[in-house]
Amino acid sequence: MPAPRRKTETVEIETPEERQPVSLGLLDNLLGYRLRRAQLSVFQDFLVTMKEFDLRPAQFSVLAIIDANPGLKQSRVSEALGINRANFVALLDELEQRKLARRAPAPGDRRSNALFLTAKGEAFLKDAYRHLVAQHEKRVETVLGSADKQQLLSLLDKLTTLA
Amino acid sequence: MPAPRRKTETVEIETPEERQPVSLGLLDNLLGYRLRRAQLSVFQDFLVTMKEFDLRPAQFSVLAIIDANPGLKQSRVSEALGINRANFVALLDELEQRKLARRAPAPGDRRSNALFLTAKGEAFLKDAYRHLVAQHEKRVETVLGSADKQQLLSLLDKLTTLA
DNA sequence: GCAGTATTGTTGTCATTCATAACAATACTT
DNA sequence: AAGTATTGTTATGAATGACAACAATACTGC
Repeated sequence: MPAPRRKTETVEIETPEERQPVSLGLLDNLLGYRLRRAQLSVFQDFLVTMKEFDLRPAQFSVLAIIDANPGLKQSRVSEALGINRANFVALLDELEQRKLARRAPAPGDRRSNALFLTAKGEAFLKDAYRHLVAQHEKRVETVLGSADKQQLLSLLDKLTTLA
Repeated sequence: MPAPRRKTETVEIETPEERQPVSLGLLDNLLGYRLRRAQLSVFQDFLVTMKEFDLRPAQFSVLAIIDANPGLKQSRVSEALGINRANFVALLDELEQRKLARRAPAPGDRRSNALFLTAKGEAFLKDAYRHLVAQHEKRVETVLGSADKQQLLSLLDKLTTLA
């Protein structure tokens, strides 16, 4: 009698196609691949957490930059985030329509817009961030531990200097 | 006399708009943001390195998975990479047109394709990987150090279990 | 063996993201 | 004043990703 594969006596029917784990092969040692998978997981969790705020990562980042640098010119904000200025327009349009941010004339340069959060935008960002920390970052720290998170952040920064 | 900012006596004209560093604000503590920036940098470097091979990250990953799991069914390959099967078709079509991979009838299931690399595909992948390690991964290890890279890989794996 | 259901590869379609070119208004340089 | 650069914007196209539908095939329960 062959040794049963499970604890119980009843024979569980194995899926006919042995679902053997797929080997990653060369990918296993490629940092970029592992980095991408991790990033997708984190963004996915971010999305779920921010669903009730209807806020995507890029939108959050714009609000955060404006909040930390009020009056910064539109081109500087997009540049800081690595978003090209053409694509930044629609992004900002939506935030303005939602009354979270506003374009103001930039003092001394009539080409430029100085960006600010509205009062609503500031409150909204604060709420979103609180919720993010309470849920999303909390989950991150659950799997990582807080010392590891700091370690990870520092390693990631070194990579960002690559390109 | 104010202390000169540069070594030379000649006063370099500062850009009139003080290019003060932009504060990241709330983003500074958000893992997802830092992760994304790092991932973009690494992918950018990957792209440059693989330009002469005309190979994008997704294409490389498909070749690597097939190489490590020859005969694996098409749906398993796309599933392993998190690419939905509809979008996987065109991706594989191109690799097949370039004679790097091929679809074969799967034994015992006339619906499925079993995927293999061609001899050309195997040689191509080996070359691409060699080049990648010599240039791309070398640069990565230059900024990271090899112990840090292993540490980073392990931290990233923990994150991937998030979603 | 048969009826209903699930899976596989594929096509088509749509939304999102990203890069590029062009343009008008304005600023800067000389 | 003339030429050049920058800013915000529009338009456009490539690449990516998600979804529904379909035909062929496989599986399940009876």
